[in-house]
Amino acid sequence: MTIAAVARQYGLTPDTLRYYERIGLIPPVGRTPSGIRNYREDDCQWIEFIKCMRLAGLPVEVLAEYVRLCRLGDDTLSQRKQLLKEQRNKLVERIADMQETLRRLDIKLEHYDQFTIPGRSDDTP
Amino acid sequence: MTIAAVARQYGLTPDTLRYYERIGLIPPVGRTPSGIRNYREDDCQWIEFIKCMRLAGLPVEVLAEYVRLCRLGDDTLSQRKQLLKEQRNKLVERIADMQETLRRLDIKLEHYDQFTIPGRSDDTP
DNA sequence: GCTTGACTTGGAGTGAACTCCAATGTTTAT
DNA sequence: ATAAACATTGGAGTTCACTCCAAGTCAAGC
Repeated sequence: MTIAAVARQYGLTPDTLRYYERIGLIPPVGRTPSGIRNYREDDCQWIEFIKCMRLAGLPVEVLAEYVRLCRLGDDTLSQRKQLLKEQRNKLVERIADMQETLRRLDIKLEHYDQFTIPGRSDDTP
Repeated sequence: MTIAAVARQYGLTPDTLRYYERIGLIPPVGRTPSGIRNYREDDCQWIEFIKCMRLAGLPVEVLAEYVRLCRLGDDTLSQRKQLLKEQRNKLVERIADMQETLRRLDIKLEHYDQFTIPGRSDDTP
C-alpha cells in the first residue's frame, strides 16, 4: 500500500504519516527496493491505533514513548501498562470535564430557548 | 479583586487573564483610578465560564465571538444560541471519540493484565 | 524515451494558545 | 521614605502538532 492510499483510508495526509514515522509515532515502515514506503497490514493497524489515540488527545510524545517501549520487547510490558494506565486516567478526567461543560451548555441552551422564538431552527427541521 | 487573586482562585496565571482580556475572551475589566484591574463578581463569573469552556476544548476564537455577541445585546440572542448549539454538537462528538478511545485503552489494559505479574502495582495498593 | 504524476528527504513555515520579558508605574510594609 | 512586591503595556518567544516546500527520484502511460 502506498502512502497516498493509506492516507486516504485513514483520513490523514501523506505529510502527517511521514511526520508520524519520523518522530516514532509509528514504527518504521518497510520500503520497496527503490526506497518507497510500502505499508503492510500491521503498519495500518498501528496507524489506526495512533489515529484513535490522537483523536482522544493523547500527546504524541507519550505515544512515541509507548511505541518505543513496544519495540523493545517483553521486558517493557509493565512500563507500557503503567503508561497506558496513566493516560487512561487522564482521559477519564478529561471526559468528565467535557461532560460537565456539556451539561452547562445544555442548561444555557435551554435558557436561550425561553427567549428565542420557538419556530424552526437550523438543525431541528 | 486583584489579578493575582483571581488567577489563584481559578488556577490560571495573571498572564493568561491579561491575554484573555486582550483577545476579548472576557469583557474588559474595570480599573482603579491608577489603571490597575479590579475584578468584580461578574468578571469572575465570566472567567469561570470561559475556563470551563476552554477546559472542554472550545476554541478561543469561537468563545471570543460569543463574548462579542453577548456585548451587543439582545439582538444577537439567536446567533448566540446557534453558536452554542454548534459547539455543543462538536463537544458531543468529541466525547464520543474519547469514550471509544477509553474503551480501547481498557481492553488493552485488560490484555496487559494477563501478561503482567498480578501483584501490587503503583496505584492499586 | 519522454511526460506526468506520485514518491523521497531535510528543513522551513504555520496556527493555536499561551508564556515570558523589559521597562515602567503603584501599593504596602517597615 | 524607601525597598519589596505587585501592577501595567507592548511585543517577543515557546510549545505542540502538524503542514508546506524545494530539489530531486521513480513509475506508468502513450
